[in-house]
Amino acid sequence: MTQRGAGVDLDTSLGYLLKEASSALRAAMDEVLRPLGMSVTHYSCLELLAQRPGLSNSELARGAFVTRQTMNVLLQALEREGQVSRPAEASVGKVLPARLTPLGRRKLEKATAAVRAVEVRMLAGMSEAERADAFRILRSMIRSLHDD
Amino acid sequence: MTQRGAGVDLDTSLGYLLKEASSALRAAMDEVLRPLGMSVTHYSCLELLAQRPGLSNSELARGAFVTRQTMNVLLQALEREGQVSRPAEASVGKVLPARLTPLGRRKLEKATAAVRAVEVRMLAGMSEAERADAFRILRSMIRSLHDD
DNA sequence: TGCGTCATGTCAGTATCCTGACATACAGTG
DNA sequence: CACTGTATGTCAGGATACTGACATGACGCA
Repeated sequence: MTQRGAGVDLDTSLGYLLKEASSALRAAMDEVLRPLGMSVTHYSCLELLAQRPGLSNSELARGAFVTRQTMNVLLQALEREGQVSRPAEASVGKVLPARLTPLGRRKLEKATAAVRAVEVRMLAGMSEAERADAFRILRSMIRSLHDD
Repeated sequence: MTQRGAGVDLDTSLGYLLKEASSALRAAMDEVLRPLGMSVTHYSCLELLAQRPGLSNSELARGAFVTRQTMNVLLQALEREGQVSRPAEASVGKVLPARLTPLGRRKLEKATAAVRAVEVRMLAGMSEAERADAFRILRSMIRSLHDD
């Protein structure tokens, strides 16, 4: 029985716990990325481009869980700094495929190592079975939230 | 063996999945709270005060996973709108215990129902055992991330 | 061919949250 | 008592991400 009839008990709410875990992860990533002059979204963008070269602005936005407007200003900054390159005009439609430059790849290398250390720390003390459970459970939550 | 030696494979990364789940939850909450004129942090603040009356600004900030500066401007706005009340001066130290006003309680009621519906939807299709697993696993991640 | 729908890139304005900084209050220690 | 460390409330400025809006190109369909 919960504390009150209509309440969302914070101490037992999985939603609250999910937010707490996400907040802790974001803080930990911020901490290691800041010395490298990168934000979490900045890193996400570079990592996405490393694994799937040629992604468009909108696709990157969806992959980093921000709006395409937000990703656009970030991409423009990264282009200006020479970490990312995009063709001047689209070969088909309006889609501009983005790619990492050598500079972008170098910046990503250090960031990836730092971020991976954070993920390893987060998973410390969890068995292989628990990690598999976590994967399945999170996937289930995401799917359930996405259908209205 | 992972895709590349030093890579963080997005398709299998629990950190990435955690971010995706959190993003989906936040979006779903935003969607139901917006018609009520509330943000997620706004709701969190009211819910915290309902369950633990007399919480201070700093305590509310920690509970809502924002900085105390952010919570402070929110509290000032909520005070101005008459949803929350704080004493003019502290009885001890600088701590100002906050409380919900009747108006705040009414605003919270509708929001709680909406948010609970989202959480129910998120948990749809999960067994009781899976929910217990999720709780334990998320707690483990949080604990691991918090010790440097 | 023309039309409606959808996705995209981009600009502008706004909301939200953060870091930095300061003054203050309490607790522990010498 | 004075000193140090820690926690609080608050102000100011800047970073980040959002909503709203527009023009454009691709696609399906009549």
